This record gives sequence, C-alpha cells and structure tokens, in this order.
Amino acid sequence: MITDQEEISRRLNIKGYRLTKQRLAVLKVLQSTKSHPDANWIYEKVRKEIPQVSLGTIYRTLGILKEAGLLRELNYASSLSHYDANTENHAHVVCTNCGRIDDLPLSLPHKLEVQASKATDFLIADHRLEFYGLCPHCCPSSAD
Amino acid sequence: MITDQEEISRRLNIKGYRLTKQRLAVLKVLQSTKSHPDANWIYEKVRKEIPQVSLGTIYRTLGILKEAGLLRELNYASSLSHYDANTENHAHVVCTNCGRIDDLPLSLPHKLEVQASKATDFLIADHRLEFYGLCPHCCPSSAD
DNA sequence: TATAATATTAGTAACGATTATCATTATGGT
DNA sequence: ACCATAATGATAATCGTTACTAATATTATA
Repeated sequence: MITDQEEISRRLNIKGYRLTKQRLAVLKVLQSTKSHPDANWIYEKVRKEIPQVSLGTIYRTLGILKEAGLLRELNYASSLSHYDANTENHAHVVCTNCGRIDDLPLSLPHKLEVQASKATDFLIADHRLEFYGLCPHCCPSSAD
Repeated sequence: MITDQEEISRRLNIKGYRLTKQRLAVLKVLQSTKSHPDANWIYEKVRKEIPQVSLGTIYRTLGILKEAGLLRELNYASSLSHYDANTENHAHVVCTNCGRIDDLPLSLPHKLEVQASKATDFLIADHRLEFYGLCPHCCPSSAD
C-alpha cells in the first residue's frame, strides 16, 4: 500500500497524469478500509470531503489509479466492480449471500502456475483464486 | 455434460420447470461448442433454429438451466456473463486481449482448500481459479 | 506574475448488458 | 376437449459504467 504522496504523484506522472485532490481523496478512502468497496461506496465517502464531486470523476479516477498500479480491480458475479488498495496478488473469499469479500492470506503454489503454463499455449501473466461460501453473518447454523 | 433428454427434463421438473424446445435448443447450442459463449452468441445460434426467439427468453432460459444445474455461469472482467455446459469445477485461462476463454485441465489441490477453510471463518462451498494472459493469436512474438 | 497550453473536473447524456412487464400462446393433467 | 398454469415474444425499464462538453484548475514558460 503506497501512502507516500511523493510516490503517488511520481506513479501518476509516469503515465502523464496529475495528482489532484479528488484522486488523492479516492485513494485515501480506499486505503482507509479493509473492505473491497464499489465505486458508489467510494463516491459517498469522497462526497463528505468534496461535496461537489461527481460519480463520473470517481470512475475516471479509479481507472487512472489502476493504470498507475495504485489499486487493483476485482470483478465478481454481481457484475459490479470492486476495488482493492492491496495490489499484491492474493486470494479472496466471497459471501454468496451478502456479497462480502475478504482477503485470504494464501497464494497459489508456484508449481501450479508452471503446470498451468504447460497445459495451455496461452502466455500466462496473472491469475486469480477465489473461494465462495457463506460469511459468519450469513451462515445459517453458526456456532458463535 | 447431461445430454439425455429424460434426465434434462427430470432436472427441470424438480425445480418446477418444463422442458420446452427453446430450452432444449439453448442447452444443445451450449453443449455443441467448446467455447464459453455469451448470451448474445447463443441467441444468434438459437435464432437459426427458432427464428422468432427473443433475447429475453435466452437470458431467462440460461438462468433456469443454471438453477437446474445444467450449466455454470462465469463472470469475467468484461462485465459480460459467459456460460459453460461443463458443470465440473475446473480452471480457465482468459485472454486479456481478445477475451477468449479456454478450459484448463487443472484442479486446486485439496490441501489448498483445507488451508483456505482454516484461514477464514467463512463456510467455503466452492472456488474459482483463473489464469490471465495472451492467447496464441494475441501473443506478439509467437514462435508458430 | 501574466500567459498560454494542457489536464481535470462536474454535470449530464448515452450506452450496453440484463431484468421486468404483460398480453398472447403453449403445455400438461384431468 | 377443458382448465390451470407455465412459457414465450416484444418491448420497456433498470443499473453500472462511459463518453461528451463547457467550465475550471494546474503546470510550464516567458
């Protein structure tokens, strides 16, 4: 998670983008939460600081921050994009009832990536590992 | 892949659905291809057999067939749903350039599923493993 | 500090995939 | 054949996301 403003600015400049208060606000909001919010949630949070901000700016900004490697986009079954300030590749657990998404400190064994590369003639660059199930709140017979 | 019409009918009936020629046509089209087509592609194919079919029926049917366990829905970054007649859990490779999706005869080691279950308090029921990269056609310096 | 060149914004319209609505048609059981 | 109910086709509505545009802000340069 990149919090140094100089570094954020540098990363944007590489791509020809400027660091504006809107962009910083979006990134700060995203970095301030462990959840994986969608664009609208970020919009509502940013509005508290910059009331006249528009949803279009949020979308544009998220795309730019992603391009600059400052966040990662996740697409789930809801056909709604969620964003994550953690750009390290990691697994997720998704609640199929309420949509909650948690990180999972788990990485795919290198062996499996090699196996995948051998099994296809695609040039593999990345992967995604997701688990689906019910979160504690949605679990019908939880013991807690 | 379930091809026996009796069995297809039985699976639909369990959920209170009937087997119609539109539903059979959608399933047949999906079973006839190794690709993972989207609703519109299926629509175009089904139209050749049933010209007056509507796109709404395709969507409705795909949802019902999924509910009956006759197909699986995949959601990718394109925010477009793709469908797969293979209901076995398996990995996919997705071309980040042209969107082509291939099967990968690879399954997650059971050990990893156990590891995931221990790392979270979610009740895990399913998982998805996807690799991203470039397919042979989109690979800039392919040796073939 | 003025000025020009360019990037960014807010606001709004447009888009595309998917869903809902509804009158008509088909199906299955009696 | 008749009735109850499910399914269809056509079309309108929905919703997340993108594109457009005139106004504003930022940066570089003189």
